[in-house]
Amino acid sequence: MKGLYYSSANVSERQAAPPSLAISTVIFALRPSESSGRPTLWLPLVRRIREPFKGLWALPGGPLSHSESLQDAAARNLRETTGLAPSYLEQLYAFGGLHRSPTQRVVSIVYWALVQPTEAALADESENVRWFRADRLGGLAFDHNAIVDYALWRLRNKLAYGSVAYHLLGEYFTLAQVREVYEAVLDRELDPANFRRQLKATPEIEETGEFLQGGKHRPPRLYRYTGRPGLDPDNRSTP
Amino acid sequence: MKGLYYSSANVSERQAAPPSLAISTVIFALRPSESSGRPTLWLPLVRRIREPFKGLWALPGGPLSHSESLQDAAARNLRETTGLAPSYLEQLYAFGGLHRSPTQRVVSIVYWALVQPTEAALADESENVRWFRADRLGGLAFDHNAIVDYALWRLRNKLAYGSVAYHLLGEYFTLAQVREVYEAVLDRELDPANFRRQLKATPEIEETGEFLQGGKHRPPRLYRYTGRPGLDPDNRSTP
DNA sequence: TTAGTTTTGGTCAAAGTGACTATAAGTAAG
DNA sequence: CTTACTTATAGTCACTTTGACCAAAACTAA
Repeated sequence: MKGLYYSSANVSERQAAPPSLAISTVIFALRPSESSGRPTLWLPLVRRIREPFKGLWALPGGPLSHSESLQDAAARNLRETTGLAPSYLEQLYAFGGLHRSPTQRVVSIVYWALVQPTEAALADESENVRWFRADRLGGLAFDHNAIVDYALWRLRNKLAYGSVAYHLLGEYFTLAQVREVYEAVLDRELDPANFRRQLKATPEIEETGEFLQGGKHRPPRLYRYTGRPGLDPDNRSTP
Repeated sequence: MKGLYYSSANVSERQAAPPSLAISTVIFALRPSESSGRPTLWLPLVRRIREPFKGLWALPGGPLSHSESLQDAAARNLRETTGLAPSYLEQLYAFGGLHRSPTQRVVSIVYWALVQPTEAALADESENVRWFRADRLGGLAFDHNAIVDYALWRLRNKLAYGSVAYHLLGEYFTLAQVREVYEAVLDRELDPANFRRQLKATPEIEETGEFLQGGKHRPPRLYRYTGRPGLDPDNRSTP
């Protein structure tokens, strides 16, 4: 793992140097809670190995390389820290407050990503990379707590719009699994019958002939999501 | 008007130099159409006075000064090009494609703003600053056409959410004026009675005792908007 | 066979929406 | 002064959506 933020060689040399530019990524995945066993939101953090905030946990990130787009840099963050490929990746916000870092002026363009649980299960973890429950983070480095809060807010909003929950699941899923995603993200219980009625009314959810076997009760039908991701400027040309 | 984009002294000297960082702003205001007289969306552009794209029109923008936040820089853009203060200012997106500028790698953090018509009427205009109808822009410099398109898309979306139309109007307004804003932005006609019913159901719109005098017909009641702006990361701490 | 659990389909009332009609209140023309 | 015209405002009605709830279907485990 390389240094998190680009540090220009000699800050004192050029007072009027432009703010340095970094890319960070908030990566969400679903994992079963240790206590209840129900799916909950987790995200990977990396430990700071240098000042400032040495030893604290922070979002994966790094400088923007000269030859990669913003989204490519975010995908590289993801791959380098967790070894995973995202099923969803979207720009979150550019954070540019004056005092985000005590040592230098840093503008961070932050992305947020969703990864599917099959992948998330075999994600890299090490001394300096660890997954945390999204609702039980400690105090993070920089303004990263506020960034995660905003990413959670955005996730909740996008969920209501309706195109994003499926990227936290595998290719095939039951309607009850989708409901569990909603319940985990929104943190409230939903009526199974009503929730199912709404999903069945959305044309992007396609009924398959398969059923999930091996459960303890009536085998639920498996569905598939056929909608395409959003309409970001970055994703607009992909039809 | 200073140069639009920060140009590092010697690009060839440092191939690995970080991409330069610029702030641009899409500024919307309502002006009566010359033809129909009904309000339409306009925005100010500045003429490029140097290469690349010399002579073409572009969004107001400039480098990010070391001592100002992103939002401050956007507000300064606005003040310097039009002399106006925004009634609404929000981050739009960070554009970082590799080939946005033919001469150097530029990452632009773009804001969008709304100004009230009373102010917009006395906006500065000059040889190098001119207002254009948002639906009749020519070919702009860089990727600025795509940026304006995305800003329009965002404006239309925020309109539906319901907190943003009033920032295009003065402090007092009639419900028909709000409807005209919606019709101008969404580009379709709305039923006056139904539209009025919905507005009267939103608690942020407060009925005043005043009426708009001087019209040709029955004087409409004036209303006032009492809601607070959004929940951007930048605006979150302001209660 | 029976109890227990989840899936799945349905009802019902309340709330919201779109199309439309009607009245109120002003100006402008004769 | 009266009438035509225009906009503001209120209300109706059918249709859809939503939340709360009930019940049958289909499987496992005892």
